[in-house]
Amino acid sequence: MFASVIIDQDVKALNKVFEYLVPDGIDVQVGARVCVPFGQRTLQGFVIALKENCDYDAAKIKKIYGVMDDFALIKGELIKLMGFMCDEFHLRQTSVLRLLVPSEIREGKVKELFEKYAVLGDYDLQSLSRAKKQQQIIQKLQTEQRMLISDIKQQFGESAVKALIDKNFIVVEKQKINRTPLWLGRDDKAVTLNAQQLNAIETIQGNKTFLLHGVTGSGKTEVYMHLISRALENGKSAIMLVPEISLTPQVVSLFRARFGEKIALLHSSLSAGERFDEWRRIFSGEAQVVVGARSAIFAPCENVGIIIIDEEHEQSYISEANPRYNSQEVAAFRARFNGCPLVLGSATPSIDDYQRAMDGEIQLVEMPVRANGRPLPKIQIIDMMNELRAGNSGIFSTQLLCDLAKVINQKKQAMIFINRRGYSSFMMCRECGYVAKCNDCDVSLVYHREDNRLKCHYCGKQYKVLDVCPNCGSARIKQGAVGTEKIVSELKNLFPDVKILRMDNDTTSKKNAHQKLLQEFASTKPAILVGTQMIAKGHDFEDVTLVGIIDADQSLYRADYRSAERCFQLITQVSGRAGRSVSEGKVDLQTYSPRHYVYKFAANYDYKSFFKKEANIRKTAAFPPFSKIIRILFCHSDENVVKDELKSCYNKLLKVREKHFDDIIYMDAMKSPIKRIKNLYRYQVIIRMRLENSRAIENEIYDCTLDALKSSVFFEVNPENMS
DNA sequence: AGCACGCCGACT
DNA sequence: GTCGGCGTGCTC
Repeated sequence: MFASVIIDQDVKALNKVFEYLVPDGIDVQVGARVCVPFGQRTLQGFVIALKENCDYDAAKIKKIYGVMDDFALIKGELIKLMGFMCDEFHLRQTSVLRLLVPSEIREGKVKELFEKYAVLGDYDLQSLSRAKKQQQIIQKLQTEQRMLISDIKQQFGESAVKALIDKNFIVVEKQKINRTPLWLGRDDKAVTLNAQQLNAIETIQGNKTFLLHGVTGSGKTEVYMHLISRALENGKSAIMLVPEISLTPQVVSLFRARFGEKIALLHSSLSAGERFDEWRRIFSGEAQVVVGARSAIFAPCENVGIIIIDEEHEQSYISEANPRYNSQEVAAFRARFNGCPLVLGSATPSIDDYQRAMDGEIQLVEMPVRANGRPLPKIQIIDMMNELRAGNSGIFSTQLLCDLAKVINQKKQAMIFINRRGYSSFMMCRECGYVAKCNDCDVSLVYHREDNRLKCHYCGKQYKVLDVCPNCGSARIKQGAVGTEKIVSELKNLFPDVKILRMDNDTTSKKNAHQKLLQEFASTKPAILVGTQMIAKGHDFEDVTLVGIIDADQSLYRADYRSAERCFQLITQVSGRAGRSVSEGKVDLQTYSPRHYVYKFAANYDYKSFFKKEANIRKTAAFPPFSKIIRILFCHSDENVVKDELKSCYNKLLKVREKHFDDIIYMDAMKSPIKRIKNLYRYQVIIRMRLENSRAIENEIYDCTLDALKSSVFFEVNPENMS
């Protein structure tokens, strides 16, 4: 018997299969970890296949030293998934392997946690006449039956316990403890489903992909929970993906209340022990419902009965760092494999997926009505050019200030949304135009007043604040566009008696800071919460009656074909925070381009018209989903190395373009918009092509990148972010 | 990744 | 003469 083994070392050169002889007497399963001789070393590997014959020179083949698990750590479905992902996303097998098996399990460093209990053994109380402490312990155990060893040690001292254990008078029982991530209890309210929810649940069946388009507050979560319950009733498991940012205790506790111990949670901020235990609980089948962020799609569940991706339009489902993958495609693979439905839920579906629904590729399920029957908050578009003409050059429009005052008067709450953290986006010298930039990155520094530093938002490096221009010595320094900090300080001036909270990356970096902030906000009235995207996600505050969107335009005018889509999604989502319950809500949307179609449609919550317009534009201009964009990014610390490697790649690409002249619409090599990050120079090739034959052409393009050995190469299809 | 092999400079 | 620099190539 021979085994095909992948060596557990994530490097280009080892991205192949090595064959080993399985000696008699060693029982190896496909998917098990094995210990193998490799060159002069002994390494860990994973068996991905077993076979009777080997393709390698039989004289040179080596024997497996032994197995590390006598079961398949990677189950059959996930082994198949590995192959799929390697092809689909141009990944190394070892990179995928690291996604499938968390490092805690792979490296074997984290152990199961046990609690030790003492119970009585064969004891002889007489013999302890001189050992008072030991006697007391025995007596206590006679009444208590079972006690934590650590407690006994604390009460009676370590040596007495040790003596009793040595004599077998007490016996140690180990009990496995699951390190479960923070749960908050909550009562599970019985919910009566409305007609559109029932319809959705009825429709979502079979091995198909569904796009569940439901307005904010339409009760999608309840539909998800019913679908999961149904899977469980059929003896199957369920996976639900949620954007990392919305995995708040509120959301988790809701599911916990419904599914109890059956839930396992997987996300990036689990501790090593928690991740280890949750993974094991899923692996063993003890937990059948997995709720988690992007990487939870690799959960080792078997017999999956439903996969749900909530807020499917979120870009966080596409991994930005290596290994780059799209969890929606992974989910589609798993759904296909398990023959179960895949549900993509959103209030603002991605143009891509809605188009797929229009094409009949996936099935559209609509939930157009809010479950509580209340109207969506009214969105008022505020023309900031008018404000300027009227002499108001401040951040806030008269309307927004007036509405804020009203909210405060009524002891309600408001949220102010601005998608930029820090105080101001850059500092520029008015005399010579000098802008403070990061030494390691080609970006301007952001002023953070709270710690009076200039920070680089790309590498995190911090600098002293400029009092005078280092270039010309002028003290006339101008500040750039406003961020969350500045909004807060202005609001504090305007409303000195009102609680003003800030929520962004800087205020939520500590563990539980996020939750504390939200609790503080929830319990203060009146109050204003200022924040970035973070405030837009999934929390319901009953008394938020006003949402202000400060600079809506900034997400609109970016050199990105998706900017209109993002802007629409953002407005809809942020607006959804207002008027969640009895109080009527209002949204003040400040913009310098009030007549832009995005605002027109967003203000009316008219997704369909927005989609039609946007799809039309993309079709005319041949942008995705009506074409495919490939971006190849080269990074290296030596600018000449990147340039050289890019050039030789580009020369090969020229031949590909010649061959597929009719299919490739555009191709060019250039500096990346951010030329340098963390001291790595960045050059890129952008290619846009028609969809016909695109898969084959993509592979040809990919092959052109393989000879660039020095630079790190990032190959992206329809990139979310072009910087 | 690591480790061996291999081919050229400065040293006990 | 050889000790050791790190470029290249291989690992079933």
